[in-house]
Amino acid sequence: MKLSRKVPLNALRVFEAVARHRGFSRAAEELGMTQTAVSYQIKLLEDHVGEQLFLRQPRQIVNTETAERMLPDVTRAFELLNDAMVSARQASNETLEIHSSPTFASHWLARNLGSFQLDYPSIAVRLLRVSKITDFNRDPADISIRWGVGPWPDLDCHLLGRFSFAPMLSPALAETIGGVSSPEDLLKLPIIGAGQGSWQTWFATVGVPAPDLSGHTRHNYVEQDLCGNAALAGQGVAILNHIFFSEDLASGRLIAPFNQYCTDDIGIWLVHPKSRRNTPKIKAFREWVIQAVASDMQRTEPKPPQA
Amino acid sequence: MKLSRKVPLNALRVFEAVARHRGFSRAAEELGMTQTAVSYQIKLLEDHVGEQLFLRQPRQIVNTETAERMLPDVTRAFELLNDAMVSARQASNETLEIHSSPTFASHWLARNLGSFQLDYPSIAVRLLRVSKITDFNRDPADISIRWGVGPWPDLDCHLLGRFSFAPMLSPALAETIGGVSSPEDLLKLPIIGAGQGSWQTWFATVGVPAPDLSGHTRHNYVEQDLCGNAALAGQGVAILNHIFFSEDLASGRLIAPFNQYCTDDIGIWLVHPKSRRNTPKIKAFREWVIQAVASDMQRTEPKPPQA
DNA sequence: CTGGCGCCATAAAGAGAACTTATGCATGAA
DNA sequence: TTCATGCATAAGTTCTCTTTATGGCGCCAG
Repeated sequence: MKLSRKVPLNALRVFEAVARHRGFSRAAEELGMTQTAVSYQIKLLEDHVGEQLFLRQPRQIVNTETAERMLPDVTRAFELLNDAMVSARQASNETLEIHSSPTFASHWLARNLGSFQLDYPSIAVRLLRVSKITDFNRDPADISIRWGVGPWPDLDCHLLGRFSFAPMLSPALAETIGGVSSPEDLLKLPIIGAGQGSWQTWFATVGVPAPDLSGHTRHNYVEQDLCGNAALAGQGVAILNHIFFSEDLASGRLIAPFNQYCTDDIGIWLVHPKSRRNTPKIKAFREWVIQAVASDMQRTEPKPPQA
Repeated sequence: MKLSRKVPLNALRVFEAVARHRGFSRAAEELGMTQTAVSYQIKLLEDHVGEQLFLRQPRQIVNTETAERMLPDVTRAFELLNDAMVSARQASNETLEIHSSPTFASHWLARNLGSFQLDYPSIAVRLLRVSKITDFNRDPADISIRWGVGPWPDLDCHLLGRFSFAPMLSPALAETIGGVSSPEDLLKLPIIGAGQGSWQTWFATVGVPAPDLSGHTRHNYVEQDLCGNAALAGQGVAILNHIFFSEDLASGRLIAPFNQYCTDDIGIWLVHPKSRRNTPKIKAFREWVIQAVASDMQRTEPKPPQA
């Protein structure tokens, strides 16, 4: 059954305009439709009500008693609906909820988000560190930032970058074994996040046969920022992205004993539901972050080693 | 405050039901549509708002903040619209505005309307005596009762009856000429409403050659009830419908010296706009009056003379 | 852990409401 | 009278909305 069979909403909207303008043609102009369509809708409503609503007099129409009685409520109702829509639409541009991988949140967004907020002062950002992959059907997120190899189906996916990584550790820890000069030296130290494929990738890149890291189970964090914290605390050597720890390297809190950086097929992606591609706040953030990460990479990313 | 014609009203109604039921399928059932249609409308609304309104979780949906913010206003708005429709529809059954020929109003409705109101106590009748023919485009009438020969185009027309008429006068006036025994005697008296065709019709019926009534311009009323009043006042002889003056005849205030009644092609009609044929109050009155007039005629109408 | 069930999404197709174009008619003004 | 204004009607078109059909996902019971 047609929804408008019960209460003809569109007809009521037309009615409201006609009653205000005292004329079909004028109402039609406001509503952006033809006079004919207005006539049709009014007749429809009159049939529903069972009562004439307007007396058609030359030059203008006159509201009947019934129309006058209905008008205040109808006007008020459409004001409410309008308000609800407007405020919702505004709210939708006001708060941006980002569910980000903890590492990216702590080591990149935390440092760079300020510039986005300066560019878009009207958008309030709510930033959540999430480890579980965001399901837009369950979480009220606008945007998710996640690690992964490739685009996910049914989502708009934008690759922010595949970042260089290399082993890093605290200078103090390096001293305990008299400094680190060869990749094999690392094996004398606790390996943080030993289960990560990047360790194998890195050793392969520097020409060391795949070492057995199965003994290094002590600090097997999944999240890179935890690995980073452990490394900073001198608990071992971790394989970290340069871009996320560039400040720690610059300040000397961490060192990367080998200038041998490499990448793999895991990248950081920005994803959001396809349908919301053009929502202003989403579009604004997407364009900003893609540009900002690219420019950060260009500035700080080390050259990958020659194969 | 102009309401953009892009506000998706039907979607908002669906939204309201979904938010209340916390489920598309349940809302669909209430609205009498399929779950698919609900899904479609919600997506439509979400696109307009630019914001997810419901989180789809297994077994139920959850309103987002945006939805919660919109809900009170939307609910209230639809209450108002509903109220406006209901009260208008009720009002339309509450008051019946009848624009009637003065004669019928005074000499028939005034006597018989009580029985209609007993039958339909919820309908308040507003009865207006109007001489000018009712134009439903200009007057807020529900029903018009008028004299005429035949159906009018574009209107629902119901013939109530073609009534017998004959000359009538007050007994006192008759005495002034020693009683009225032949049709020609009437010409000694002032003729009321001499311009009416019924006089010619009646004289023809009783076999009197069409008399020249052009001298009788004193009481040339158009409305029969005025003619009747003049006749009651003894100002002359009028040609009147039996049905409208049966009580005056019965009480002796008027006499019809000849039992020669006749009719012509002019009748009393009940008319109303075609589109409102089935409006309850109109239907009720129409059926009542047709029946009531018919039964009154059967009871009181004199037999027309043999030609 | 497997199959049934509840609930929502998507695709395709169809119905029918709503809109437009074209035209006519009535009224009041120039 | 003629023109301009404003609404009604008819016919044809557009496109929103709906339904039917199908599939996925998560929960629960056996």
